[in-house]
Amino acid sequence: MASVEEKLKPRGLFSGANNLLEGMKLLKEMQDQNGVKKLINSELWHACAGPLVTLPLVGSLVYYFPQGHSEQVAVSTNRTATTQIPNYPNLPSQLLCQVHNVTLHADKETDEIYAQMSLQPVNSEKDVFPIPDFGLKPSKHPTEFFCKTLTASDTSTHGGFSVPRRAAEKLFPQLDYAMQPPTQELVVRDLHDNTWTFRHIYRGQPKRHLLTTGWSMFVGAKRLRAGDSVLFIRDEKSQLLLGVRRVKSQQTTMPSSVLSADSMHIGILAAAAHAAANRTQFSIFYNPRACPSEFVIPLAKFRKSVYGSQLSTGMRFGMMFETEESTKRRYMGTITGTSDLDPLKWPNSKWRSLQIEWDEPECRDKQNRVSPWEIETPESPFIFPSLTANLKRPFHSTLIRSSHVDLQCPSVSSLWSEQLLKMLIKPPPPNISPSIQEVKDNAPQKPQGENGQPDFTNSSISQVLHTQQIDPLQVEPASSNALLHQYPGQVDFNSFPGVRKTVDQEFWDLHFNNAAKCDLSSLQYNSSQNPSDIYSCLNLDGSSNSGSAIIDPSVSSMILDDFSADFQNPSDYHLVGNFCSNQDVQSQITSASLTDSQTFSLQEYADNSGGASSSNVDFDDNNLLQQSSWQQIQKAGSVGRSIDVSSFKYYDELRSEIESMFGLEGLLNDSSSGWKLVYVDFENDVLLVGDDPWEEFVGCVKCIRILSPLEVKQMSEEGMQLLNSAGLQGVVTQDS
Amino acid sequence: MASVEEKLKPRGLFSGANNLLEGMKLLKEMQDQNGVKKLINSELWHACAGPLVTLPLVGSLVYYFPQGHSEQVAVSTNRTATTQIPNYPNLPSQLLCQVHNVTLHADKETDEIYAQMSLQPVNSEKDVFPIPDFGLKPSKHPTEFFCKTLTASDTSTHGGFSVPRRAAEKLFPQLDYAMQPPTQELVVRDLHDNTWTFRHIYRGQPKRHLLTTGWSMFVGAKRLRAGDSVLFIRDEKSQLLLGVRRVKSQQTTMPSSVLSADSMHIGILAAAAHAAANRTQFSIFYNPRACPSEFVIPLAKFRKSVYGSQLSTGMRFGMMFETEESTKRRYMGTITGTSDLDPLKWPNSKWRSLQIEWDEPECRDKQNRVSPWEIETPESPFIFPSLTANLKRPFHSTLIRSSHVDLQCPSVSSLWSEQLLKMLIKPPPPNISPSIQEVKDNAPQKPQGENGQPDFTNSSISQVLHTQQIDPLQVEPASSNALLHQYPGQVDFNSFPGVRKTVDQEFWDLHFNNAAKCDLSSLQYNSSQNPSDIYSCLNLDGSSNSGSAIIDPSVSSMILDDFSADFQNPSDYHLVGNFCSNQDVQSQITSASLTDSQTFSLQEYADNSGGASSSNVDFDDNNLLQQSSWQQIQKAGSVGRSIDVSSFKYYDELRSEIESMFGLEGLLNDSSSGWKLVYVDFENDVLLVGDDPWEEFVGCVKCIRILSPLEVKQMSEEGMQLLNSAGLQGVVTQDS
DNA sequence: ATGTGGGCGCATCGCCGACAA
DNA sequence: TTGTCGGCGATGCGCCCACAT
Repeated sequence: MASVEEKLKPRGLFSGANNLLEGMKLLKEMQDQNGVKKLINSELWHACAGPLVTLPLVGSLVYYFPQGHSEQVAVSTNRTATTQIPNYPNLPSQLLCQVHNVTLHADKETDEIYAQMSLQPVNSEKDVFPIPDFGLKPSKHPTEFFCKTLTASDTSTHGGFSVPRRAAEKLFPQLDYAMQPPTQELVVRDLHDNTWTFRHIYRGQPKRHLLTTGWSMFVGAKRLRAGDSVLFIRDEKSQLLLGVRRVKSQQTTMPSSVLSADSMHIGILAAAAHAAANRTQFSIFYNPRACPSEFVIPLAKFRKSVYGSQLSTGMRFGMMFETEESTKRRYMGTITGTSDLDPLKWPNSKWRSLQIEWDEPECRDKQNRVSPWEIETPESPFIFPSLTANLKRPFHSTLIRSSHVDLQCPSVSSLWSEQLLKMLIKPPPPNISPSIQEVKDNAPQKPQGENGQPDFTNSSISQVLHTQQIDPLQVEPASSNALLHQYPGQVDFNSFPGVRKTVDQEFWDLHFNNAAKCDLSSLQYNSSQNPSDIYSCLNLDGSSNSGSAIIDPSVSSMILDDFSADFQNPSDYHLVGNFCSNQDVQSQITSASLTDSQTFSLQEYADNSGGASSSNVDFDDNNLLQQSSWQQIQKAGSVGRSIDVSSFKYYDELRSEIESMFGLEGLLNDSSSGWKLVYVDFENDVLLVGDDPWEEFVGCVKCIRILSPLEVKQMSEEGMQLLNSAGLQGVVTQDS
Repeated sequence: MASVEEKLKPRGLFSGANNLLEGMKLLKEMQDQNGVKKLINSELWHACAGPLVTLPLVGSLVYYFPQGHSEQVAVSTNRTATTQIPNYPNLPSQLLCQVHNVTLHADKETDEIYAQMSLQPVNSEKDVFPIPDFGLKPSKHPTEFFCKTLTASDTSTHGGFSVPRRAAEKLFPQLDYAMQPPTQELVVRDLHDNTWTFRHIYRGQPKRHLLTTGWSMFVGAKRLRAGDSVLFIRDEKSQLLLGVRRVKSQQTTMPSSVLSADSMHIGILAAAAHAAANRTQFSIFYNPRACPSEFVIPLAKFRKSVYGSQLSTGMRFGMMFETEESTKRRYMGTITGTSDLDPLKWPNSKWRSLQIEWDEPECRDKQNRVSPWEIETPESPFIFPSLTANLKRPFHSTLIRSSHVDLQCPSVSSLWSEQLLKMLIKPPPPNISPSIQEVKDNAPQKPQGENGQPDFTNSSISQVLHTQQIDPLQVEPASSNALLHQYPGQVDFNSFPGVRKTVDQEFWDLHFNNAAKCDLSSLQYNSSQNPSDIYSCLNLDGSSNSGSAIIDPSVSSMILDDFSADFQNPSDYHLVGNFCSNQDVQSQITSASLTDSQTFSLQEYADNSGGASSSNVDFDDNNLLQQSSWQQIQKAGSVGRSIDVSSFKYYDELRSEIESMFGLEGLLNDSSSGWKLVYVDFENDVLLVGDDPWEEFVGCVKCIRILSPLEVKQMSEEGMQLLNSAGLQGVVTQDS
């Protein structure tokens, strides 16, 4: 794992410097600002930024939202944009850009973290410019850290700092408890690479960890008040680092005495408009903790949310927020409408296009409008990146993923969305579609309302399809059932406690308990064929979570989220539910031992998977969301893999690599073998690999799927033509 | 004296707020920012800003210079604008604006002062919009203040603050010296209206004034370091106030984490361009102590410098700078060229159009380009505003001002500028123009080179006109000589030491001593009729200053500059010189007692003037330069007065007021009396008061002059027609 | 497990005149 | 006239524990 920090490169801002003098000025400024190559520690920066913040990768494609940028300025200046702001008709509400530079910063006065990004508008994805220096690392959130909100005692001059026990034991070097009292000196560095030394002592009755000498000086220098937070992390080199977060009320940034708020709002729009017109870079600051919402959105994340699912009024959703303890928590709500936030200046903008209502009354302080990519819906859950970039993810493909012929890329909503359904105009051939009923029949019916609550374990998918006016009996792909039974032994939940927890119980519970809140009259699809249909939209993923467990709150949610990011295919969940629905799943899982989950090596299970062995290609779930040039490769019953298609010269080279990845040597480059490669492009069309000019293929491939001769044979019954036009097999619309 | 501070009005920024919610937000913000109507004390603000800073008045006309604004941003961000900045071809380099709002601010963290101005672009001077709320006061610099740079002892934790003796005696309440030791408690307020209490004690051996208890807390709270300055003032209500100035090196403002420097530069340009295109207000911040040069220039000041004098290569000039003790000092230099600072983006801009060279090598840190209005030249000296707004100025009109029929407003350069001369196309009637030679003949010739220096006392005006290729014999107005002798007794310099000092000796000395530096070959006008002409441009005001005195450096320059601001009419200087040229003026004046000059009440002399008595209308020499809606009224031989024309309903009301002002009851409203009122509009046309619609008159009147029947008779000989077309009487061009 | 407060030693703040400069 | 220093008191920082939650 290449541990390369964000590099400080000559800024795009100054690439146009027209003389040597300016260049030298720049050099001096950089030294002034950063000292001699004083780079900000990326892990520490991300620790300060919080678990929800992920920066785009250099070279990747993003959408830049001027409205969002303007919001950040509004928050920083306490001034919203006025009507004095001119229109920039040539500036779209979302500007496709390539990220040219990302630098991390921290305010020298307040330690407030922020990032500078250089963005270059591009015409299309094919317009991307290869960024030469690519050894950059994606956002890495620290594994070992703690964050404490300072008490009055912590900040008073009367004493030191009371260290939470777990934090001291997890982060600080082991104390020599033989000493009386046990004492050591801690040397800690802050964002500016200043070193602070604290006396760490374990004393008192009862015994406790304290920071004494040195602490008050730190509090004074950073001007900390009760309510501010201090966070410690241990980086890869086991060095202790610390950061500061101010209490929100103290973040009331004074109005800048440099520029009026209006001029600032105009400035960001004019700068973006000018850059868009000239295809030149422009530079922005992103202030994660001040900014209401991210306004630089990775292309894939945007696409997934906007094209990958159909958001409609009445739909339930979840959204992640940071807790006071710097962990994530999901809040639930209902979409109450879709409309332009600013119909005059930004018509048809996706920015905060969703009007929502939160379930909990204490959410009043939260925005009542969100953007599609901010939320999780039944159709595109778990879009948030994981805290744990370390964990490999291949294995659960083996366990759960897609055992039917799923031609969709996992990064796109894997529930068949209305959009895709509309594409299916042909009736299905009668000889395929072994129905979902088969699966149902294999699972013993769980009586409804064992604890007074209805059970949707088995009926959910069919109900979804009912809701969308589709015959559920026509839905389930042909091969799913067969493949399901192909690896039955691996779907043993008791042996995978970590996996079991990945299905988010909280999501499920909230979802369920708030079902009554759904405004039925606003449902877009209203084809109630039976009374239970009222839940079909509410608990769309109820079945998905039927294998979920109650989570031990003391267990870090990091790992859980890492897993959940891959639970994207509801049919997977269905299978899980299928296996477990005859038991009290929750109690069963809750009782499983979780103690070892944090050191649980997932990689070893991958080696048991159906063909592929471990490889030296690193996976990072950030790729999934942020990078358009890495493609997923799937094979039924095998570990999913990722590959950078653009690194190959031509099809044969690509095929050879895939062959070796999946142990299919000689099969893919031999057309007589019967194996086929198909791919999904950005328009969700399914195409045969090799048909298109290589460059075009590289530019539009989203994911690749390996089809065995058997799968090809099954598909051939409706022909590749249907595949091409529908993108899915065996899913049809009911004539409505 | 109406003591009304700058009022906080609903900001122009928000005048376009489109709903109630925004309005309430605004209200909250204002409270947040300013507390409950916590207005910043204007005197204190100006004390912090320094003696050179004068803010434009609400309602007045100014030129806004985007380049200058950009410079301020560059300084604040440490980033100059890059080539990425787009061009705004429709944004002129100087934008004529009306000032709609001026609010004073101070940074809550650093106490750094700044001002916000709302500017509205206007098409022409006639486009001005009467600002309703008009009880505003011009910039008032405090009379009683001192400023001390803090020493290491002052800021150490070891002791208190050593108060300079003069400061303590001048500002602080009188100590009871009977006490042992003399002690009192001082309660002082800062810019944010916080109160600080200090123990003021007079002790030690030798005795000295100290601030002890309370001081260290103040130093800590304001984070003062040695090198920073603290200033105390006593305001009108005898309350003590204090302010803070940071040492320049500490002013390195961090790069804003809100907006990139480029976006800021773009923002100011785009905001101004948009406002200019739509004639809407825009809002700017002006940071006097960070800003390299003012970029909002009163129209009159601009005109005076640009049209009122011909600046050319080789010309000597002076320019005011603030000293470390917060006083003014003039530095001398030579104009070395005229060119565009940025020929590509801002062609033909007056901003820093002058390339200059400073006399003193230690001026290297000073700009090597300046704008015309920043400098004093022989043709337009003393453009800087005074520190002493308290001093009344009427009397010197009596003493010195304009005893000929001068129809020019004093706010315009009173030396007949080339521009105006060009307007005079008709040859003069032979029966007027009693020549300047008459004046000369009345003055005994002073032999040249008494101390090795040439004497220009008498020849200066004629030489000026020679230089401009005009026959000096045709220049002097008819009535000047007669009026000169009307009040001979008042022109007694020995009885007016304060007056004598107003002509700046330093300027004169430096000017003279550096004459050899002048590049004669670059002189624009080269009509040398005799060898002494080489000095005619260099020492143009040599004669003007022939009545000048060597200034006691210990005397504050405030008063001097107040006076000097009115020495605008070279014929005045000429008269002065005329009276004194038969003596060694310098030695004579130097020997005059200056000790009482600071408490010298000028008002009492005004009561002796030839007709008008004192009035309750306040004069402020700032009006002279900055105000377009206050108008000067002049009458030959009387004290000049100011009046707000817009406060009257119609001509008769205005005439009545002027009558009572000048003791002319019944004469002006009676057309048969023979008295006339004429006025000069913003285009320097001279018109009869009453001809125009009242509103139009109010919108364009610049100054008013009362003509006696005698003067009217004299004028009638060439007719009002000539007056209208020329704007000056009896001044003609030689056919060139 | 950890926030707060009393006790108390001692470091530093802060008031004083004595010197210069 | 006023900046700095040695002197010395008294304030309050900061380390310790006992509680309480």
